[in-house]
Amino acid sequence: MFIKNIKIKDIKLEIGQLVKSFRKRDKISQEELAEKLNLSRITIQNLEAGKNFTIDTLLKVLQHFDLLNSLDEMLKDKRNDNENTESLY
Amino acid sequence: MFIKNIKIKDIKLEIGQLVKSFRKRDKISQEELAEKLNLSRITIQNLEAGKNFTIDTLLKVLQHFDLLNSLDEMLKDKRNDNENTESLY
DNA sequence: CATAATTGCATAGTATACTATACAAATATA
DNA sequence: TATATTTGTATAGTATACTATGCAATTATG
Repeated sequence: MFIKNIKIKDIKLEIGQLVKSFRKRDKISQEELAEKLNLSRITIQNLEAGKNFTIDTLLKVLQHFDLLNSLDEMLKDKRNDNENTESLY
Repeated sequence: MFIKNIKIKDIKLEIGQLVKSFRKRDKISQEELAEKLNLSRITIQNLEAGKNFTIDTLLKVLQHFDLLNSLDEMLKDKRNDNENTESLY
C-alpha cells in the first residue's frame, strides 16, 4: 500500500540495534563478541553505532547469531521473484 | 528442520547474483548502474562477483532496486523476535 | 561475419575500514 | 557508595575497499 521512504542511514542504525539486541541476549560484551569473530572491539562498536562497515564484518556477526539462513532465503526468494515475473508481457 | 551450513562466501555470491538479476531485468550495464549510484564500475563488478564490499555500496544498490523495505522489515522482525522471547524461562 | 558494447581482470593511486591504544563517561556489581 | 566492567570516542598506523585507466575476452547487434 504505502511505500516507506527508508534511508540508508536508517538501515545501518537498524542493523546496529539488531546486533546489539542479540549480543545483549547472550550477555556478552562488545569485546567478547569481537574476540570470537576475530575483529576489534572498535569494529563492533562502529557497526552497532550505524557507521559504515564491510559485508564481511556484517556476515561474520550474523553467522554468529545464526541469522545467515534467513538472509540467504530472503535473497533467493527475491531473485526467484525477479526471474519469474520479468517476461509476462 | 535441517540447519544449512551456509558460508559467508556463499552469501556474497548470492548477493552478487541477485544484483545481476535485477540489473539484467532493467537492461542496464554495470557502467550505467554505477553512474546512477555514483560508484565505479569496478565496485559493481566486485559486488556481483562476490568480493568484499561495504554496506553503503550494498544498500545503495538495494535502494535502487527497491529492496530496502523488505530488508528493513526482516531486520525489525528479527529484533522483535529476539526481544520478545528472551525471558520466557 | 563484422563491429560495437559489455564484461572480466590487472595495475596503481586514493579514500576509508579496520586495528591498537588510551582515557573519560556510563553501567553494572559488591 | 565504592569499585569493576563496559562503552563511547579520539588518535595514529595498517589493510583494503574504491577509483581510474587500459586491454583482452566475451556477448550483443547490424
